[in-house]
Amino acid sequence: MATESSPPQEQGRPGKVRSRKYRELWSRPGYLVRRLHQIHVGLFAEACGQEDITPIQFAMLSVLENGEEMDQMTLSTAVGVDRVSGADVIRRLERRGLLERNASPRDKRAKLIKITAGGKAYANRLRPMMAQAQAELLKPLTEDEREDFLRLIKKLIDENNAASRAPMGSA
Amino acid sequence: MATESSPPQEQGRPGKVRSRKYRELWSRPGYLVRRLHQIHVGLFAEACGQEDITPIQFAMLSVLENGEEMDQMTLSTAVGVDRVSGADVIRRLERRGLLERNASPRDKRAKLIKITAGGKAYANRLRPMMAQAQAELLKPLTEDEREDFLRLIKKLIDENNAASRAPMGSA
DNA sequence: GATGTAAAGGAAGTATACTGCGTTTAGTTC
DNA sequence: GAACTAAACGCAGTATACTTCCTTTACATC
Repeated sequence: MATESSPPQEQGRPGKVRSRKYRELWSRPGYLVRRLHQIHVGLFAEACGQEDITPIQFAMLSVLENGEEMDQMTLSTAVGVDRVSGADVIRRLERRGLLERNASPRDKRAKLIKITAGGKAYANRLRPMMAQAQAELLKPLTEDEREDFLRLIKKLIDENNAASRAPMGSA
Repeated sequence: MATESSPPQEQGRPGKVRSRKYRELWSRPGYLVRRLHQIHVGLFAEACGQEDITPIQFAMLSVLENGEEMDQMTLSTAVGVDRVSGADVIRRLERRGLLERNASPRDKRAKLIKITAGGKAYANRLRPMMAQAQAELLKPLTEDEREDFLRLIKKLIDENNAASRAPMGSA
Protein backbone atom coordinates (compact mmCIF):
# COMPACT_ATOMS: atom_id res chain seq x y z
CA MET A 1 0.00 0.00 0.00
CA ALA A 2 2.92 2.25 0.59
CA THR A 3 3.79 2.25 -3.06
CA GLU A 4 0.48 3.16 -4.52
CA SER A 5 0.56 6.90 -4.06
CA SER A 6 3.40 7.36 -6.52
CA PRO A 7 2.64 5.54 -9.75
CA PRO A 8 5.21 5.35 -12.56
CA GLN A 9 7.07 8.64 -12.81
CA GLU A 10 5.74 10.67 -15.67
CA GLN A 11 5.69 14.20 -14.29
CA GLY A 12 8.31 16.39 -15.83
CA ARG A 13 8.87 14.10 -18.75
CA PRO A 14 10.01 16.17 -21.74
CA GLY A 15 7.17 15.42 -24.10
CA LYS A 16 4.42 16.22 -21.63
CA VAL A 17 2.01 18.85 -22.75
CA ARG A 18 1.34 21.80 -20.49
CA SER A 19 -2.24 20.94 -19.71
CA ARG A 20 -1.39 17.67 -18.00
CA LYS A 21 1.04 19.17 -15.58
CA TYR A 22 -0.10 18.81 -11.97
CA ARG A 23 -3.09 16.80 -13.12
CA GLU A 24 -2.54 14.03 -10.63
CA LEU A 25 -2.54 14.80 -6.92
CA TRP A 26 0.81 13.13 -6.36
CA SER A 27 2.40 15.40 -8.95
CA ARG A 28 1.40 18.58 -7.12
CA PRO A 29 4.21 19.73 -4.87
CA GLY A 30 1.84 21.54 -2.56
CA TYR A 31 -0.23 18.43 -2.14
CA LEU A 32 2.85 16.38 -1.33
CA VAL A 33 3.97 18.94 1.23
CA ARG A 34 0.57 18.80 2.89
CA ARG A 35 0.75 15.01 3.10
CA LEU A 36 4.26 15.03 4.51
CA HIS A 37 3.20 17.60 7.08
CA GLN A 38 0.35 15.37 8.18
CA ILE A 39 2.76 12.48 8.43
CA HIS A 40 5.15 14.49 10.55
CA VAL A 41 2.39 15.49 12.96
CA GLY A 42 1.47 11.82 13.26
CA LEU A 43 5.05 10.73 13.84
CA PHE A 44 5.54 13.48 16.40
CA ALA A 45 2.48 12.43 18.36
CA GLU A 46 3.54 8.82 18.18
CA ALA A 47 7.06 9.59 19.37
CA CYS A 48 5.68 11.59 22.28
CA GLY A 49 3.43 8.76 23.38
CA GLN A 50 1.14 9.84 26.20
CA GLU A 51 2.66 13.31 26.40
CA ASP A 52 0.25 15.99 25.33
CA ILE A 53 2.42 18.16 23.14
CA THR A 54 2.38 19.31 19.53
CA PRO A 55 5.21 20.30 17.20
CA ILE A 56 4.41 23.98 17.38
CA GLN A 57 4.15 23.93 21.16
CA PHE A 58 7.54 22.28 21.38
CA ALA A 59 8.93 24.81 18.92
CA MET A 60 7.82 27.64 21.20
CA LEU A 61 9.43 26.04 24.21
CA SER A 62 12.59 25.60 22.14
CA VAL A 63 12.69 29.30 21.35
CA LEU A 64 12.16 30.26 24.98
CA GLU A 65 14.49 27.64 26.38
CA ASN A 66 17.39 30.00 26.95
CA GLY A 67 15.25 31.99 29.36
CA GLU A 68 14.91 35.04 27.19
CA GLU A 69 11.71 37.06 27.52
CA MET A 70 9.82 38.31 24.50
CA ASP A 71 6.38 39.55 23.61
CA GLN A 72 3.77 37.41 21.86
CA MET A 73 4.37 38.95 18.48
CA THR A 74 8.11 38.29 18.59
CA LEU A 75 7.59 34.74 19.78
CA SER A 76 4.98 34.02 17.14
CA THR A 77 7.24 35.35 14.43
CA ALA A 78 10.16 33.34 15.74
CA VAL A 79 8.29 30.07 15.35
CA GLY A 80 6.65 31.15 12.11
CA VAL A 81 2.99 31.51 12.93
CA ASP A 82 0.83 34.57 12.87
CA ARG A 83 0.00 36.61 15.94
CA VAL A 84 -3.39 35.02 16.63
CA SER A 85 -2.32 31.40 16.20
CA GLY A 86 0.66 32.13 18.38
CA ALA A 87 -1.47 33.64 21.12
CA ASP A 88 -3.60 30.50 21.10
CA VAL A 89 -0.60 28.25 21.58
CA ILE A 90 0.81 30.52 24.26
CA ARG A 91 -2.47 30.44 26.14
CA ARG A 92 -2.47 26.65 26.21
CA LEU A 93 1.14 26.46 27.34
CA GLU A 94 0.45 29.04 30.03
CA ARG A 95 -2.54 27.03 31.22
CA ARG A 96 -0.23 24.09 31.78
CA GLY A 97 2.28 26.20 33.66
CA LEU A 98 5.01 25.70 31.07
CA LEU A 99 5.42 29.42 30.53
CA GLU A 100 4.44 32.71 32.14
CA ARG A 101 2.81 35.74 30.61
CA ASN A 102 3.39 39.07 32.33
CA ALA A 103 2.60 42.63 31.40
CA SER A 104 5.63 44.45 30.08
CA PRO A 105 6.73 47.32 32.30
CA ARG A 106 8.04 49.29 29.34
CA ASP A 107 5.23 48.74 26.88
CA LYS A 108 1.76 48.52 28.32
CA ARG A 109 0.47 46.89 25.15
CA ALA A 110 2.83 43.93 25.30
CA LYS A 111 2.71 40.70 27.28
CA LEU A 112 6.15 39.28 27.97
CA ILE A 113 6.49 35.52 27.70
CA LYS A 114 9.00 33.57 29.74
CA ILE A 115 9.50 29.84 30.14
CA THR A 116 9.07 28.43 33.66
CA ALA A 117 11.33 25.99 35.44
CA GLY A 118 8.71 23.33 34.81
CA GLY A 119 8.65 24.27 31.15
CA LYS A 120 12.40 23.90 30.87
CA ALA A 121 12.35 20.52 32.56
CA TYR A 122 9.48 19.40 30.36
CA ALA A 123 11.28 20.46 27.19
CA ASN A 124 14.43 18.68 28.28
CA ARG A 125 12.53 15.51 29.00
CA LEU A 126 10.75 15.55 25.65
CA ARG A 127 13.69 16.51 23.47
CA PRO A 128 14.69 12.92 22.71
CA MET A 129 11.14 12.17 21.58
CA MET A 130 11.16 15.19 19.28
CA ALA A 131 14.48 14.03 17.85
CA GLN A 132 13.04 10.56 17.40
CA ALA A 133 10.18 11.99 15.34
CA GLN A 134 12.60 13.92 13.13
CA ALA A 135 14.72 10.82 12.62
CA GLU A 136 11.67 8.71 11.75
CA LEU A 137 10.56 11.20 9.15
CA LEU A 138 13.92 11.13 7.36
CA LYS A 139 14.47 7.42 7.85
CA PRO A 140 13.50 6.43 4.28
CA LEU A 141 16.32 8.51 2.83
CA THR A 142 20.03 7.81 2.64
CA GLU A 143 22.39 10.24 4.32
CA ASP A 144 23.12 11.96 1.02
CA GLU A 145 19.45 12.21 0.18
CA ARG A 146 18.71 13.71 3.56
CA GLU A 147 21.22 16.45 2.98
CA ASP A 148 19.77 17.09 -0.45
CA PHE A 149 16.24 17.18 0.86
CA LEU A 150 17.06 19.57 3.69
CA ARG A 151 19.01 21.82 1.39
CA LEU A 152 16.20 21.99 -1.15
CA ILE A 153 13.37 22.50 1.33
CA LYS A 154 15.34 25.25 3.07
CA LYS A 155 15.87 26.92 -0.26
CA LEU A 156 12.15 26.74 -1.00
CA ILE A 157 11.29 28.21 2.38
CA ASP A 158 13.88 30.97 2.23
CA GLU A 159 12.95 32.18 -1.20
CA ASN A 160 9.24 31.88 -0.62
CA ASN A 161 9.30 33.20 2.93
CA ALA A 162 7.81 36.54 2.05
CA ALA A 163 4.88 34.78 0.41
CA SER A 164 3.83 33.18 3.67
CA ARG A 165 1.17 34.79 5.77
CA ALA A 166 3.49 34.49 8.72
CA PRO A 167 6.96 35.42 7.49
CA MET A 168 9.58 34.04 9.76
CA GLY A 169 12.91 35.14 11.10
CA SER A 170 12.30 38.83 11.63
CA ALA A 171 12.97 38.39 15.34
CA MET B 1 14.99 38.78 5.45
CA ALA B 2 14.60 35.77 3.26
CA THR B 3 18.02 34.51 4.17
CA GLU B 4 17.79 34.63 7.90
CA SER B 5 15.94 31.42 8.54
CA SER B 6 18.79 29.25 7.31
CA PRO B 7 22.05 30.33 8.89
CA PRO B 8 25.36 28.75 7.83
CA GLN B 9 24.90 25.08 7.17
CA GLU B 10 26.12 23.06 10.08
CA GLN B 11 23.55 20.33 10.44
CA GLY B 12 24.81 16.94 9.48
CA ARG B 13 28.41 17.97 9.75
CA PRO B 14 30.48 14.90 10.65
CA GLY B 15 31.89 16.11 13.92
CA LYS B 16 28.57 17.19 15.38
CA VAL B 17 27.71 15.58 18.63
CA ARG B 18 24.40 13.81 18.96
CA SER B 19 22.90 16.20 21.48
CA ARG B 20 23.03 19.18 19.14
CA LYS B 21 21.15 17.51 16.38
CA TYR B 22 17.81 19.18 15.66
CA ARG B 23 18.60 21.85 18.23
CA GLU B 24 17.73 24.71 15.93
CA LEU B 25 14.26 24.98 14.47
CA TRP B 26 15.55 25.27 10.91
CA SER B 27 17.41 21.98 11.30
CA ARG B 28 14.24 20.03 12.16
CA PRO B 29 12.79 18.48 9.02
CA GLY B 30 9.30 18.40 10.49
CA TYR B 31 9.48 22.08 11.27
CA LEU B 32 10.63 22.87 7.75
CA VAL B 33 7.79 20.82 6.30
CA ARG B 34 5.30 22.71 8.42
CA ARG B 35 6.67 26.02 7.23
CA LEU B 36 6.61 24.99 3.59
CA HIS B 37 3.05 23.79 4.00
CA GLN B 38 2.03 27.18 5.37
CA ILE B 39 3.76 28.83 2.46
CA HIS B 40 1.94 26.66 -0.03
CA VAL B 41 -1.42 27.48 1.51
CA GLY B 42 -0.54 31.15 1.24
CA LEU B 43 0.58 30.86 -2.37
CA PHE B 44 -2.53 28.89 -3.23
CA ALA B 45 -4.81 31.52 -1.75
CA GLU B 46 -2.89 34.24 -3.51
CA ALA B 47 -3.03 32.49 -6.86
CA CYS B 48 -6.78 32.00 -6.47
CA GLY B 49 -7.35 35.67 -5.76
CA GLN B 50 -10.94 36.33 -4.77
CA GLU B 51 -11.99 32.72 -5.31
CA ASP B 52 -12.94 31.04 -2.08
CA ILE B 53 -11.20 27.71 -2.40
CA THR B 54 -8.57 25.79 -0.45
CA PRO B 55 -6.03 23.20 -1.59
CA ILE B 56 -7.89 20.31 -0.03
CA GLN B 57 -11.21 21.43 -1.53
CA PHE B 58 -9.60 21.60 -4.94
CA ALA B 59 -8.04 18.18 -4.40
CA MET B 60 -11.47 16.72 -3.76
CA LEU B 61 -12.89 18.26 -6.89
CA SER B 62 -9.90 16.86 -8.78
CA VAL B 63 -10.64 13.36 -7.59
CA LEU B 64 -14.32 13.64 -8.51
CA GLU B 65 -13.71 15.40 -11.80
CA ASN B 66 -14.18 12.33 -13.94
CA GLY B 67 -17.74 12.02 -12.71
CA GLU B 68 -17.19 8.91 -10.65
CA GLU B 69 -19.31 8.47 -7.55
CA MET B 70 -17.86 7.35 -4.25
CA ASP B 71 -18.73 7.37 -0.59
CA GLN B 72 -17.25 9.84 1.89
CA MET B 73 -14.77 7.39 3.28
CA THR B 74 -13.36 6.52 -0.14
CA LEU B 75 -13.15 10.16 -1.13
CA SER B 76 -11.45 11.16 2.10
CA THR B 77 -8.91 8.40 1.72
CA ALA B 78 -8.28 9.36 -1.88
CA VAL B 79 -7.28 12.90 -0.93
CA GLY B 80 -5.48 11.76 2.19
CA VAL B 81 -7.52 13.09 5.07
CA ASP B 82 -9.40 11.21 7.71
CA ARG B 83 -13.11 10.50 7.59
CA VAL B 84 -14.19 13.41 9.77
CA SER B 85 -12.05 16.09 8.15
CA GLY B 86 -13.23 14.84 4.78
CA ALA B 87 -16.86 15.04 5.79
CA ASP B 88 -16.30 18.65 6.82
CA VAL B 89 -14.82 19.59 3.46
CA ILE B 90 -17.57 17.70 1.62
CA ARG B 91 -20.25 19.53 3.57
CA ARG B 92 -18.79 22.90 2.58
CA LEU B 93 -18.48 21.94 -1.06
CA GLU B 94 -22.02 20.62 -1.04
CA ARG B 95 -23.27 23.87 0.49
CA ARG B 96 -21.80 25.70 -2.48
CA GLY B 97 -23.42 23.33 -4.95
CA LEU B 98 -20.10 22.04 -6.26
CA LEU B 99 -20.97 18.45 -5.42
CA GLU B 100 -23.97 16.34 -4.48
CA ARG B 101 -24.41 13.91 -1.63
CA ASN B 102 -26.99 11.19 -2.07
CA ALA B 103 -27.86 8.11 -0.08
CA SER B 104 -26.44 5.00 -1.66
CA PRO B 105 -29.11 2.59 -2.90
CA ARG B 106 -26.91 -0.39 -2.19
CA ASP B 107 -25.57 0.57 1.21
CA LYS B 108 -27.86 2.50 3.47
CA ARG B 109 -24.93 3.62 5.60
CA ALA B 110 -23.10 5.32 2.78
CA LYS B 111 -23.54 8.74 1.19
CA LEU B 112 -22.43 8.81 -2.43
CA ILE B 113 -20.60 11.93 -3.54
CA LYS B 114 -20.75 13.20 -7.09
CA ILE B 115 -19.46 16.37 -8.66
CA THR B 116 -22.05 18.70 -10.19
CA ALA B 117 -21.86 20.41 -13.56
CA GLY B 118 -21.14 23.62 -11.70
CA GLY B 119 -18.41 21.89 -9.77
CA LYS B 120 -16.78 20.67 -12.96
CA ALA B 121 -16.90 24.10 -14.54
CA TYR B 122 -15.53 25.66 -11.38
CA ALA B 123 -12.62 23.21 -11.22
CA ASN B 124 -11.83 23.82 -14.86
CA ARG B 125 -11.81 27.54 -14.35
CA LEU B 126 -9.55 27.36 -11.31
CA ARG B 127 -7.08 24.80 -12.62
CA PRO B 128 -4.69 27.38 -14.05
CA MET B 129 -4.60 29.16 -10.69
CA MET B 130 -3.81 25.90 -8.91
CA ALA B 131 -1.03 25.24 -11.41
CA GLN B 132 0.26 28.76 -10.85
CA ALA B 133 0.49 28.10 -7.11
CA GLN B 134 2.43 24.87 -7.71
CA ALA B 135 4.80 26.64 -10.08
CA GLU B 136 5.37 29.49 -7.62
CA LEU B 137 6.24 27.06 -4.87
CA LEU B 138 8.91 25.34 -6.96
CA LYS B 139 10.15 28.52 -8.59
CA PRO B 140 13.27 28.88 -6.42
CA LEU B 141 14.62 25.54 -7.65
CA THR B 142 16.30 24.66 -10.92
CA GLU B 143 14.67 22.02 -13.10
CA ASP B 144 17.06 19.37 -11.80
CA GLU B 145 16.47 20.38 -8.22
CA ARG B 146 12.72 20.21 -8.72
CA GLU B 147 12.98 16.65 -9.90
CA ASP B 148 15.18 15.78 -6.96
CA PHE B 149 12.85 17.42 -4.50
CA LEU B 150 9.76 15.72 -5.86
CA ARG B 151 11.49 12.37 -5.93
CA LEU B 152 12.67 12.70 -2.34
CA ILE B 153 9.41 13.99 -0.90
CA LYS B 154 7.48 11.22 -2.66
CA LYS B 155 9.86 8.70 -1.20
CA LEU B 156 9.33 10.13 2.28
CA ILE B 157 5.57 10.02 1.87
CA ASP B 158 5.47 6.54 0.41
CA GLU B 159 7.61 4.95 3.05
CA ASN B 160 6.00 6.85 5.90
CA ASN B 161 2.46 6.55 4.59
CA ALA B 162 1.41 3.96 7.11
CA ALA B 163 2.54 6.24 9.92
CA SER B 164 0.03 8.91 8.95
CA ARG B 165 -3.30 9.05 10.71
CA ALA B 166 -4.94 9.13 7.30
CA PRO B 167 -3.10 6.63 5.12
CA MET B 168 -3.63 7.38 1.50
CA GLY B 169 -4.05 5.43 -1.66
CA SER B 170 -6.18 2.56 -0.46
CA ALA B 171 -8.94 3.64 -2.83
C1' DG C 1 -32.32 -16.62 11.89
C1' DA C 2 -29.49 -14.85 15.81
C1' DT C 3 -25.05 -13.03 17.02
C1' DG C 4 -20.89 -10.65 16.67
C1' DT C 5 -17.84 -7.71 14.12
C1' DA C 6 -16.72 -4.21 11.22
C1' DA C 7 -17.76 -0.35 8.30
C1' DA C 8 -20.05 4.31 7.28
C1' DG C 9 -21.47 8.17 9.17
C1' DG C 10 -22.85 11.83 12.78
C1' DA C 11 -21.87 14.77 16.93
C1' DA C 12 -18.92 16.90 20.20
C1' DG C 13 -14.48 18.45 21.47
C1' DT C 14 -9.55 20.11 20.65
C1' DA C 15 -5.41 22.13 18.25
C1' DT C 16 -3.32 24.71 14.37
C1' DA C 17 -3.70 28.71 11.27
C1' DC C 18 -5.74 32.10 9.31
C1' DT C 19 -8.99 36.91 8.40
C1' DG C 20 -11.28 40.93 10.06
C1' DC C 21 -12.50 44.25 13.43
C1' DG C 22 -11.82 46.91 17.47
C1' DT C 23 -9.08 48.83 21.65
C1' DT C 24 -5.18 50.52 23.89
C1' DT C 25 -0.66 52.24 23.79
C1' DA C 26 3.67 53.96 21.53
C1' DG C 27 5.90 56.83 18.57
C1' DT C 28 6.11 60.53 15.07
C1' DT C 29 5.01 64.64 12.93
C1' DC C 30 3.29 69.07 12.87
C1' DG D 1 0.56 69.40 23.03
C1' DA D 2 -2.61 67.54 19.27
C1' DA D 3 -3.17 64.58 15.54
C1' DC D 4 -1.80 60.70 12.91
C1' DT D 5 0.12 56.30 12.30
C1' DA D 6 1.51 52.01 13.61
C1' DA D 7 2.16 48.29 16.89
C1' DA D 8 0.40 44.74 20.36
C1' DC D 9 -3.32 42.48 21.79
C1' DG D 10 -8.14 40.66 22.24
C1' DC D 11 -12.41 38.72 20.26
C1' DA D 12 -15.24 36.53 16.77
C1' DG D 13 -15.44 33.74 12.88
C1' DT D 14 -13.76 30.13 9.49
C1' DA D 15 -11.15 26.08 7.53
C1' DT D 16 -8.18 21.98 8.13
C1' DA D 17 -7.28 17.81 10.82
C1' DC D 18 -7.59 15.17 14.31
C1' DT D 19 -9.86 12.16 18.75
C1' DT D 20 -13.62 9.81 21.05
C1' DC D 21 -18.14 8.17 21.45
C1' DC D 22 -22.40 6.85 19.35
C1' DT D 23 -25.94 4.92 15.86
C1' DT D 24 -27.10 2.45 11.90
C1' DT D 25 -26.24 -0.89 8.59
C1' DA D 26 -23.69 -4.71 6.31
C1' DC D 27 -21.64 -8.99 6.47
C1' DA D 28 -19.85 -13.23 8.12
C1' DT D 29 -20.30 -17.02 11.31
C1' DC D 30 -22.69 -20.12 13.88
